[in-house]
Amino acid sequence: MTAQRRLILETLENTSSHPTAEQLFEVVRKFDTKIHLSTVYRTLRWLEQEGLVSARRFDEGQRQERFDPALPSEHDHFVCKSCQRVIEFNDSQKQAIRDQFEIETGAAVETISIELYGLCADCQRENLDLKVY
Amino acid sequence: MTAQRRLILETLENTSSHPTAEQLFEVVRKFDTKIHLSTVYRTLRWLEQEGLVSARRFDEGQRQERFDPALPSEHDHFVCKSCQRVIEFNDSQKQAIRDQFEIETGAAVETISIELYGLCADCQRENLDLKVY
DNA sequence: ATATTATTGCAAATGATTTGCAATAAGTGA
DNA sequence: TCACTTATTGCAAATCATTTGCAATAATAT
Repeated sequence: MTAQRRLILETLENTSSHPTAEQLFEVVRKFDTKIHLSTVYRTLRWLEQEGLVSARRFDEGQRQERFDPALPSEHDHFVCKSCQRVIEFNDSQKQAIRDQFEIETGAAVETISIELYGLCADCQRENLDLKVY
Repeated sequence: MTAQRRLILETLENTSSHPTAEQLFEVVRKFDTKIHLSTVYRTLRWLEQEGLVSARRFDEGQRQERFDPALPSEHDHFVCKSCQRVIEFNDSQKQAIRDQFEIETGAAVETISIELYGLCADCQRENLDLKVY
């Protein structure tokens, strides 16, 4: 465990919104001016292998991967199209979806991911405000 | 509508498995030896804007986008981790998932995507065969 | 403290996708 | 049908996200 790794992991843990490697880099470089983007990537990949971080690529707009401290269990994501924030939730019907698909097709499902896209409550309000003036 | 565009669209329509731009390119170049990969990309983007094609980036392994003739309605995907094949299906509980999330958070959900990852029936059999001898 | 091993910073490589531009092909009106 | 305006192509080079090789540096074990 080096200072850089500690810094990156801590920063990620204190960041609520599934940052990209670059966003994370912009934050950590404030504390360690010499740190390099490739160190951020390398550390994230390492944390991923250790099971401490998970990387995902959402389907709207940006093509960068987004990183997030891995939760113990599978969970679902809502991505706001306007502010890009991610809200995690846990849908209770996942098991049923999986079972039904397995029965119908004979496949063996290993993971299931539900992603919602739209406007979060805040951005909806904001859009409204903009229209009002 | 040029010959190239027609060829690309037709090929995509006759392709069952959500090809990447490059895979599509490998097929179309057999019929038009001069065609360039950038034409494939440009045509796919154009078709996408016209609503005839949809592009998605799945979460396992490959980082390329995969293209598929747009179906009229939202549908769900199973991606086989071994052969990369995509099986489309339509889960009936999507509306319920969306409603529940909207009520809980106040967000306005626009799209919802369910993705399953695992081994398709064929690849499961194949894995078994390999283990047996 | 020194030797061994792992990690960093940097630059350059890679892979996917996009873009500028001159050459070519489509579509249009006389 | 022919000249003309506009759109599309092929190609090369640019861009963007991510990875890698390598020499310098920092950690860890002896």
